[in-house]
Amino acid sequence: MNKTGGVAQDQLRSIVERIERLEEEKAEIARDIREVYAEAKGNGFDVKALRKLISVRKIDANERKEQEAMLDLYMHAMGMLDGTPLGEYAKGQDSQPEQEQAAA
Amino acid sequence: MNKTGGVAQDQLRSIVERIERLEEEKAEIARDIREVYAEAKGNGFDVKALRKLISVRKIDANERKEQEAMLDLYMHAMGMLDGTPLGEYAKGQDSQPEQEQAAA
Amino acid sequence: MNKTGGVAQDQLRSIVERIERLEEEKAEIARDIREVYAEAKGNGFDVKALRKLISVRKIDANERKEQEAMLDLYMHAMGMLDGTPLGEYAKGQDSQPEQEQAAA
Amino acid sequence: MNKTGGVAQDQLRSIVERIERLEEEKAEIARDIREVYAEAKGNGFDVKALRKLISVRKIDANERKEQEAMLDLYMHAMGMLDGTPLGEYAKGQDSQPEQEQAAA
DNA sequence: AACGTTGAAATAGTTC
DNA sequence: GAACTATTTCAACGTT
Repeated sequence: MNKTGGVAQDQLRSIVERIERLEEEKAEIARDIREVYAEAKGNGFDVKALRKLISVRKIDANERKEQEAMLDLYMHAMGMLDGTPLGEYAKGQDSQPEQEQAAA
Repeated sequence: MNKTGGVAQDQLRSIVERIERLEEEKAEIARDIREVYAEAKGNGFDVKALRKLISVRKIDANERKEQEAMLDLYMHAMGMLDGTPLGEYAKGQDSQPEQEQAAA
Repeated sequence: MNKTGGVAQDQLRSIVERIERLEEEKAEIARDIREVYAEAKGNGFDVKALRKLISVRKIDANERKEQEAMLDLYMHAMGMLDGTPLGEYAKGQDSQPEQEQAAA
Repeated sequence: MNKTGGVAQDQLRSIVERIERLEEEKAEIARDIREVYAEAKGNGFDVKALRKLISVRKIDANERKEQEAMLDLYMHAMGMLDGTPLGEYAKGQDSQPEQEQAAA
């Protein structure tokens, strides 16, 4: 059975208050971030490039394990075949998945 | 146009650090919020409804009225409504509630 | 455990091709849908309300009733509702949507 | 002013019908895709790996120009500095041990 | 069948 | 106000 049968009212209020408080804090921080960007812009920095830089760094940080897990699975998918030149197929389809990515 | 000189390096470093620190804080809070929802769920609350409740509280009464009036209008036009529906709710929403009765 | 022999290669190729073809079709349709919305917007319709209308029509009456009853309950518990709200709508909605068109 | 003042009713119906028709088609295709996966599974393929393979191919296809644009911007961001060893900073910084969720 | 996980869709916010 | 990006929401999937 679901809550708010009567007693749970206080619980609900508590939940709502906590969440709204946290969201308020989050919004403040978002404001702070915007201010930093604005200040940077005032100092002559290219905000768009700055945002990209930050996002690239974030991805670079998170992506490593992602990539590794992905590669594992990818190899696994290839391994579903015996040992045939299927890798060729996967690789040679539309372009070369040979990493030419100039990793930062 | 762009910054020149060694100072720019320090400035950039500072900007990046500040932003990443703030984003880290923001992510923490987001995690906290998710935890509150999870806890609420564990206590039998309907998370989806909870989210909707929070969002309803966030938008102010006027906007809400407009949004619901528009939906109401469209539903009428589609013949999905016979009498009056949401419209009632939207219209009766101006004053602050202090006493409720009847209903479910 | 896994497929063995050259056949697996052809099978995999076939699977991949079929899926990618289907996903391409799906993407096309998604594009079409977006276009319809864009056109509607160009004709003065409120896209957000339109989307909500579509989604309301999609979920069946029972579910809708439950969802709105739950929200109603929470709103009551939070003292956000005085008289009657969405509940009315939900209650008066028993039959399938798709019937009468006159009415109103 | 927004639509559905009276005349627009037919327009609205037309829009809704078109969208719902397209969404129905989309849903059908999604069903087809699921069937292909199910069939593949029946033939001994690892569905999860298969999904990953498909997604990798999709990304590999789309990402090239993305990556290039990104790299441009990244270099641009770096170029905000004269020619200093800031690249070093950006590069040598990525070892931030902030991991959530361990991958399976 | 509930749970968390993941990927896609939608909304909100930002920039030009 | 249109396009792009980021955040948030929602639905599907395997897992237990």
